[in-house]
Amino acid sequence: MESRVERLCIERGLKMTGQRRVIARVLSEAADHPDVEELYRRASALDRRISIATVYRTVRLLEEQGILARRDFGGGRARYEPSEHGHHHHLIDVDTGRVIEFEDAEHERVLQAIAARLGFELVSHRLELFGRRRAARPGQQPAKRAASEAEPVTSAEAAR
Amino acid sequence: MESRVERLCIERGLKMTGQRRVIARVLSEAADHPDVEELYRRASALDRRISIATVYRTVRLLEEQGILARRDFGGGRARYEPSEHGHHHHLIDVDTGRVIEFEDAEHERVLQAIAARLGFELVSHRLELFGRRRAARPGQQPAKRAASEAEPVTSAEAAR
DNA sequence: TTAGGTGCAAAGAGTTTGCTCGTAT
DNA sequence: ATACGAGCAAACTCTTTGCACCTAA
Repeated sequence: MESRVERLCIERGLKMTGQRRVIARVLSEAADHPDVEELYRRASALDRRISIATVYRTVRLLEEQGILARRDFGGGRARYEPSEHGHHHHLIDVDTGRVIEFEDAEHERVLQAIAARLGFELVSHRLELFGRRRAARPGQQPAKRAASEAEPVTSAEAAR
Repeated sequence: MESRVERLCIERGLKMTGQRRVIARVLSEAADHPDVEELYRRASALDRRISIATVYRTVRLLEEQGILARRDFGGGRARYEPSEHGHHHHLIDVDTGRVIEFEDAEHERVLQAIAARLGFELVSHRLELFGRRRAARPGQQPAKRAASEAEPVTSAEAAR
């Protein structure tokens, strides 16, 4: 079966190698925002003969083709998500590193207005919120870092 | 003469070496958002015996002290600006690379609301607009200053 | 005097690339 | 058959660090 991303590659006439197919599948199945190393890990699990250089080359290619969107949540590494995923922004939980997506029409309107006020036409924008889960009632512990596939963004910063 | 940033360093009890004084001065006089290499260039022009390692160490120190704010406008390099500069965001002119600063109270409010809606307390956020200067066509009134009491705190910067 | 800063070069982390071999079309 | 992709390691860019020496307080 053909993954969503693979289909897009074929539509654009890209040569589909075994490696590319695997990476396309990993991307199609990703519900998060993996970085290259994570993609490499997942792809390797499916097919050992994939090098990280190929992952780098593939994400770059897919980004150029508009199939993938590169994100930068700080921490120095680029992270990716399929771009037909729709317009949205990210809220990063500063305690767990988990990323929550959202969109907000009013916010978009405000940005348009701001750009206009400054004499510009808005081409694109980037918005990231960093937040902490609101401490609900006492007795409730701040969410543990779910064993889900939330990404370990935090562990990256050894800080100092 | 004591530069603004130097004064802040002294207030925090930092040892003021010659190099640090020069870097503090360069930062105080910067009206833009220089990266480390640019800071190094400017500092070297004032005093040749400064190494880029010292610039890196100094900006990190000042950032930890809350004196400097690190920005990431993409492109892989960190850029800096004094942090008592006030809360504001950046609009990057996609044609020239110039950075314009602005702030907007309504926008802040909207962000608070979004975070709250998702069950989070807003810790910080990052917003960058990418825009293109509007061809000012005579006769056409660019949308009246929508919600614009917060006067455009514009201040340009040299393109890269 | 001495805790801490500096220069230099080497090390790291993330990403790209030259070269040779392999394979989808 | 051949144009393009893959693997590997070296190269690159930005940033940090180990070490011997220096200096502000």
